[in-house]
Amino acid sequence: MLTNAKLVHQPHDHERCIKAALSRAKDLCAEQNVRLTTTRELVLRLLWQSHQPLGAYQLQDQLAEHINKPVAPPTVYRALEFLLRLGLIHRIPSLNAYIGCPFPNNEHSNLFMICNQCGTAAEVADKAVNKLLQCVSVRSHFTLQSQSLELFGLCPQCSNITEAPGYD
Amino acid sequence: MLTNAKLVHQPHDHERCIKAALSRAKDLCAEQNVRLTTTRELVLRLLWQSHQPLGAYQLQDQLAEHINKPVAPPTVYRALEFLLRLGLIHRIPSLNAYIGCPFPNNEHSNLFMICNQCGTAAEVADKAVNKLLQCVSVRSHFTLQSQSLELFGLCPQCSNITEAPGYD
DNA sequence: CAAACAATTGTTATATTATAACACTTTAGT
DNA sequence: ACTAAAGTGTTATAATATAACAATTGTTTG
Repeated sequence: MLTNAKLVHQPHDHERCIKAALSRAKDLCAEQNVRLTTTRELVLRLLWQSHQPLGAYQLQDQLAEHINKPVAPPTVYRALEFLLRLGLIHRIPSLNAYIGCPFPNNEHSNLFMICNQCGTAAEVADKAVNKLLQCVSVRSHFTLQSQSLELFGLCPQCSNITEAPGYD
Repeated sequence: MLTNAKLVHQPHDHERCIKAALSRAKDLCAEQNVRLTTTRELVLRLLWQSHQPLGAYQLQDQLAEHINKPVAPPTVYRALEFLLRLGLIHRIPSLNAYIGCPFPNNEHSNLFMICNQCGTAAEVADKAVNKLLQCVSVRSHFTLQSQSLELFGLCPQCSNITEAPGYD
């Protein structure tokens, strides 16, 4: 099971997450011979500033602040489109929000565990899940092409707080 | 595996689907002592007119036609909210669309197989899937509360058409 | 039956998310 | 430097969803 869950749900050196993501992005862009322009890189960086998915208009605000001039929606959406195409980020449909992908270019589950409390989203790539879904599809004579799996609940931290006994 | 896939992806007596859905809805409402008003019933009926998920504004149009007077969005959204609360319908986030639930009140996967070609969506409830996802959650110390699983691809019919050899 | 309360619906306005269309600018290759 | 392609700016608008409050209907109870 490939996952960033441990990392996401614990205090950690987040600078490393950001650096790693940018480094992966640069490699991928070089490899594919496409350009990671300033805006695109900034959007990716913003998406990696936390492990919470961000909406396009949150990104718009933050982007505008960073470059110190107004930014129009298409600018944001174009950057998002580019990053999505490369698999560097995901869109989480039920949140209308976007998040950095911790292991791009990895045949994977596209499975998120989203905390209802704190909003963090960890990604999981699990072969068993993929296999089972493929199996379910085959049984239904359905040709599986892509998937979007969202689990909602409480992350480890928020679970502990919620379940902790005796605060009275 | 509980599923309406076979039905959805084949010609069938669709009147039975509608009748069964309405009957289930009435029972459930009686049981829960809530009112299946005209609007709510109509929206449910519209959602069962096909096995394709419908958007709120498609529903608005169809509803307006049926009752022969304009309908405002809140009317539609309220009916949808009611039906969602009772578990009689689902929202499919990646499509911003709604669809009737073939087995409400059933602890189930909330798993859809959505055809990229014809747009039909079949629901599947599979214990193995649920168990595995629960297991993945536990391994990540994540307290699973709900889920939304969307598989995209080609339904049996559209698969056949696409793969059919020798139309030349 | 009528008053009182709760649930539902109507209505208007507006928030939020996303895209279309076209002009302009930058970049890479020649 | 010239050109074609890729990227960005700008304006407008589409599509989805909700807030707020008034009006109505349904239910209960005195």
